[in-house]
Amino acid sequence: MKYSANAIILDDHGLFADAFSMLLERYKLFDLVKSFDNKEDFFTFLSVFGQKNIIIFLDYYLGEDTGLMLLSEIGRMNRKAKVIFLTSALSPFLIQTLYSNNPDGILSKSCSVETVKQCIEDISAGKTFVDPLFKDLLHSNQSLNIKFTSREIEILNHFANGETIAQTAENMFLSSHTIVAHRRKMMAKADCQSITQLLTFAKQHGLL
Amino acid sequence: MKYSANAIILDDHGLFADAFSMLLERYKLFDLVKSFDNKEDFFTFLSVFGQKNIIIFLDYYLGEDTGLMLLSEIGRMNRKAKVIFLTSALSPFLIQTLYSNNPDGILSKSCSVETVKQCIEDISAGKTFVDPLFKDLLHSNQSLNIKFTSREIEILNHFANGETIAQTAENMFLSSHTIVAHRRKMMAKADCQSITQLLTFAKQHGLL
DNA sequence: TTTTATATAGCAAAAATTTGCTATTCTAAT
DNA sequence: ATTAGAATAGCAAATTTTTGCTATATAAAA
Repeated sequence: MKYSANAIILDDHGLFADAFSMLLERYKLFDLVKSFDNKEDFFTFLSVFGQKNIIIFLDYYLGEDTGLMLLSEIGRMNRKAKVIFLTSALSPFLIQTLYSNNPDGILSKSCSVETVKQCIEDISAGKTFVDPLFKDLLHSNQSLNIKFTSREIEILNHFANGETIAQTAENMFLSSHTIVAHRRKMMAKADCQSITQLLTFAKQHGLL
Repeated sequence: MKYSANAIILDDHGLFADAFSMLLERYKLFDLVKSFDNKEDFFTFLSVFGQKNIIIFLDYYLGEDTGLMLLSEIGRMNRKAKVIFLTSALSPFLIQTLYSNNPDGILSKSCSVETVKQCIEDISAGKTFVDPLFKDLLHSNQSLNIKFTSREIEILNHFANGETIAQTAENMFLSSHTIVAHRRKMMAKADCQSITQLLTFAKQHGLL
């Protein structure tokens, strides 16, 4: 089935962009398929292309930028453009964040070709699409209950830079007991038994 | 031009694996192209396939594992297998580490189709191939004069998953002394005073 | 206004890490 | 054949982290 729309892919991994565009072409899902590995060329094309029907496959991690940062500018350029986020991360925090910004679709890079087809079909019909892989994450009760305070995040960053408790205390002009207290609070919230686990947790949830 | 060899792709992003295998097929570069998104299926296939000519496209980031960690096992299974690392990171240290573990090729995921072809051609002729994008990095003065072994990387991954020394020792069926030794070796190489620093170092240099 | 959450600080014991040593086995390279 | 590097393992001491407690001041929220 072919949809009377055009597809644009933006992914900083040129090889993925090329390969994925080949896949879309192979299944004849669009009138036109264009791929870009940098936002400059992407936006140039978008501005020239005008107000046509477009489905944009937008990678989340784009080196310097994130796909999320480009969403509003895309909207300004083409009111009718549909945007599908592509990401490989399975973090509830990230998915929740993406979801709350109301894209037309969210696809995992680990998804099957069938899922891609379903996604395109749904979006062409005016619906939104969330990869089944992500649906569980969105409705998981674990995803929302935790939040860190700004002070905690600040201290977390010192640890991420390799500082010990004593060093962080010195650098922040605080007692090491205070650092220990904050650290233990975060570890309790995130259910971690070590600073190593906490840092991994933070990285996985996009906090670092 | 078709090479009398078979290609296997291992990438935890199934979509990339599928798309890339389609690209290889499209250009008729191999007799057979197989793609996998998990190491279990990959190794099962490899063991059944026997001692034939194989070129393996191996993603570095594989979720739980890294491609580097699988290198020795691949060698045990098929002496004749050629391995090409695929990575998107531009970290000199990562490339240096990959290079020092003697793969047959290193390709950037941002490379062009032409580069892929050139790589396959060189490797089929018994040469090794390094993506031009990476050659500069290897000879750049900013590249560190250190490298991690595949065993070290494996152990590093356990720490990144939040395991303690004792837990890693148990999971790897090793003495905790051995883990401590590897850990200390990495910390010495990377000039780190704690596992936190080491993990940060590893992340900054694209190893994790 | 009372409660709740946050930031701060402390003590002491238990657990884990880090460091300074040595040493054996195996493999790859010269 | 020898050397060099890598993986393995050990001990002991010094240091750091983690945990189980308590406690106060302040700010925000109900």
